Amino acid sequence: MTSLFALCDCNNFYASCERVFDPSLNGKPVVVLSNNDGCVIARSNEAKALGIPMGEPYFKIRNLVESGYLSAYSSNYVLYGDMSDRVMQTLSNFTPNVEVYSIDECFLDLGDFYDIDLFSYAWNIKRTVQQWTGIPVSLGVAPTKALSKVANRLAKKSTKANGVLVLTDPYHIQKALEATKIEDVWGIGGQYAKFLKKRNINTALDFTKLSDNWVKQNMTIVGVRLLKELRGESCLELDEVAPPKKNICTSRSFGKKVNSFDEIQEATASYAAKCARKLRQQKSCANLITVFIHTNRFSENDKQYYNSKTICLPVASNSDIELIHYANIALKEIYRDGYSYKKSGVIVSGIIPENQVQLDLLDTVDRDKHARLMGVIDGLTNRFGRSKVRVATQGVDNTWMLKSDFKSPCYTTRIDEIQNVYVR
DNA sequence: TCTGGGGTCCTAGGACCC
DNA sequence: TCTGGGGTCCTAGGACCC
Repeated sequence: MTSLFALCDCNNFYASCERVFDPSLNGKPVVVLSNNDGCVIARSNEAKALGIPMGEPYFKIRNLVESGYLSAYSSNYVLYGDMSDRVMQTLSNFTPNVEVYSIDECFLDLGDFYDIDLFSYAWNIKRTVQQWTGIPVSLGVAPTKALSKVANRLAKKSTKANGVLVLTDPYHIQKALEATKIEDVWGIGGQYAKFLKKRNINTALDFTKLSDNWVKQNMTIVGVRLLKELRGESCLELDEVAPPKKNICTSRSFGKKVNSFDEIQEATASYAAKCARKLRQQKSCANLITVFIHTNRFSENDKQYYNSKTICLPVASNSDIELIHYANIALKEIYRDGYSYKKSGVIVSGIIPENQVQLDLLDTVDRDKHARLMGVIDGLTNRFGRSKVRVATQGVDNTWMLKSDFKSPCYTTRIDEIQNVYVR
């Protein structure tokens, strides 16, 4: 049986989400900023036409925003996550076999659909998602995942395709590969693109003509899979259920320079709690916790410092209280006075299913009690929002919190503010 | 003044075991 | 002089993704 995949990609996703709830933005340049309002991470087509590159620091576009030529939004991940769920739900009406690849991309297995009119089927998908969610999407259909990426990119770029491109005919596939620069191929990053261009491999088509051996030697087995995929031989399957994460990281830059231990401690405790919650969501526990802190690497006048510390937990855990406890111990070891800190983070690893935790005979922690408490906290968090209930170390004022000056309301999940509740 | 955050896979090399 | 060899596990580092 021949394989067939569609890649559905939301156009300018974060910017499109902001537009759904403020139609006056339609046809106008819109950008969405990274955490801390640091730089541009999403742009509407009109913003791209203004020449604003991806990753542009905010201060460089500030004039445009203040003079009213450009709308800028702080990122609102709660809103985008909820809109993403709606898009994925809609897509799963078209085939039971989907892989949610990222917040704004989804692979659809159309392996059973070879006999139908793929072009009108793809258009039907596009129209339906637009109607049901307000989000514009593009579709690329092809015999392999990598080729569906190629098709999707051209679908978006070409005015003729207008958002839908079906690549099943060998001649069309060849033309598409020829029109795709090597650096635009999925799986070819900056390093490999430079390496290949030096050897006169400039397009995806050039790449497909290389020998398996040469690619294996220079780009590992990953490169060989890509090679085969681009030649039309499917080697990447659809991953329908996301496997549990092997590492979970929560880290943020601070909204300002932080000089006091107490502030860093609050921030780090909050990140540890966030990691614990992520662990509970995937029903896992972690054996290791790493804390890292660093100063602002862009600030040439400041003394620079980076350090990290990993601690092995006596018993794998996903409790806010325990992870905060060990994060604190690690932090105390690496914290040095006299630096201006810009960022800290917590990484949990050595992740195992929560029902396979090795208990310790000398364990002094009442794990059942912890689990019940965390269950209650999660329930309250789901009802009333993030951080309404927290461990005291996480602090109250959170002066270190990231800047988010232009955030839209959480239209789809808004809840009334309630009094903060603290757990000791 | 201002520069994101969170992941994955693969390989090489060292430690360790028999 | 010579000082096995194969297997496995772990880690660090390099590449990539959105």
